Amino acid sequence: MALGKDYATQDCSIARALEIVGERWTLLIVRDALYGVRRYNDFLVHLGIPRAVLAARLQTLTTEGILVKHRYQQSPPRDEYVLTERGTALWPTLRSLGLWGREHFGERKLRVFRHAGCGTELGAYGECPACGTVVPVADVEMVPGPGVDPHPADPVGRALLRPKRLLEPLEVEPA
Amino acid sequence: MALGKDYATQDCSIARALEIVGERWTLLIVRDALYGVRRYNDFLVHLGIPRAVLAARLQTLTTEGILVKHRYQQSPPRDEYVLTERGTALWPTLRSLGLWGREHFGERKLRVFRHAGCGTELGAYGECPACGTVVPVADVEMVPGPGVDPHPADPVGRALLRPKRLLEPLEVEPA
DNA sequence: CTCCTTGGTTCAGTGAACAGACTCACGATG
DNA sequence: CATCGTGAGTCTGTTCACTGAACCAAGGAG
Repeated sequence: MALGKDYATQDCSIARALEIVGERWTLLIVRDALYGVRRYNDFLVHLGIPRAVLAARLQTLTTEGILVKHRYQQSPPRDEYVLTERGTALWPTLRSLGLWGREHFGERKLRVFRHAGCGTELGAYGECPACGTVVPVADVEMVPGPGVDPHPADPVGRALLRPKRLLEPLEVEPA
Repeated sequence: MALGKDYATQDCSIARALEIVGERWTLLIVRDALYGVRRYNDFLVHLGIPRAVLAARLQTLTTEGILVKHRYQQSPPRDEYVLTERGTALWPTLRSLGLWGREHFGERKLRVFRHAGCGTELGAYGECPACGTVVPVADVEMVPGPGVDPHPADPVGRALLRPKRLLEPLEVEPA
């Protein structure tokens, strides 16, 4: 959000958190990272974010320890941005935010999250109603819901139509 | 966040939610409302937010059905802003965001949330570990934690030092 | 050598946030 | 009656961040 300066006076964990992930686009980048997006260009086309802002956000998220930059190819040098444990810890927040958005403002169910292996749809707090346990992020399977656009314009959106686990790297076919 | 325009292309409940509560200050206003703050001036002194921004946010939150403006006194006319059910439904999100902030960036525990009557501290998902149920927002008791500033500069901060239930109107002593 | 891809940086324009002064309605005070 | 104080805003000039478009660099591909 613009600047975090003023929140510093707040003496509150929520304000502290918002200083870091409260800026525009930041939580959407974390969401995409949870969905398996890792590369600069994939964030770019999927979010439609200005390049300068994306570069700034990736920089901030990296210095805050939410993403790590990892070179996955030497020549030409290519880096990918991967969530740390601190980053994946935002899953419950994003989950409840998304649930709130759909319940109160969205008509259609766009994505369904299930307990991989068990197949049961997750409850409101990310728990598996069948197993009675909180499902680790890596064991959450994401499948498209009935309301999703079946033909997204961007290749990242198309890649996300295939069922996959959270955090698992996304395979984007070249245009 | 600046404008919600661009998020509209996102086809995602999280983006939808952020269009509404993702702007700077908005979630802090909702947090204060959960804590029992209801009046324009109390939001103002507690948040240190520019007056024009506060007026704009209250307006937005009201038209989005998250707050309702309620006249509690005819002469002089005085209104208060009270959370709707849609607003209180943001509690799990704020709870997990605050937990994330404290675990990863805050050293001290500033506020403790307990199941009123039972006295047990809430778990990560707002449930009562003793009773095994999710605690309704109105049954959450907030008490100051060990790390809180014992002498806040503003009267609202001082009023929040007294244990109270969420949503219960805050009694601010006049300066 | 020239073009293309990836991952950026730079730049000017615009809109939002900021601090502080001003307004307005009403009640209380002298 | 004139003045002061308070709650709830609006107005104004400045600063700052977001935006879109252009530019840059390193390493293949043809």
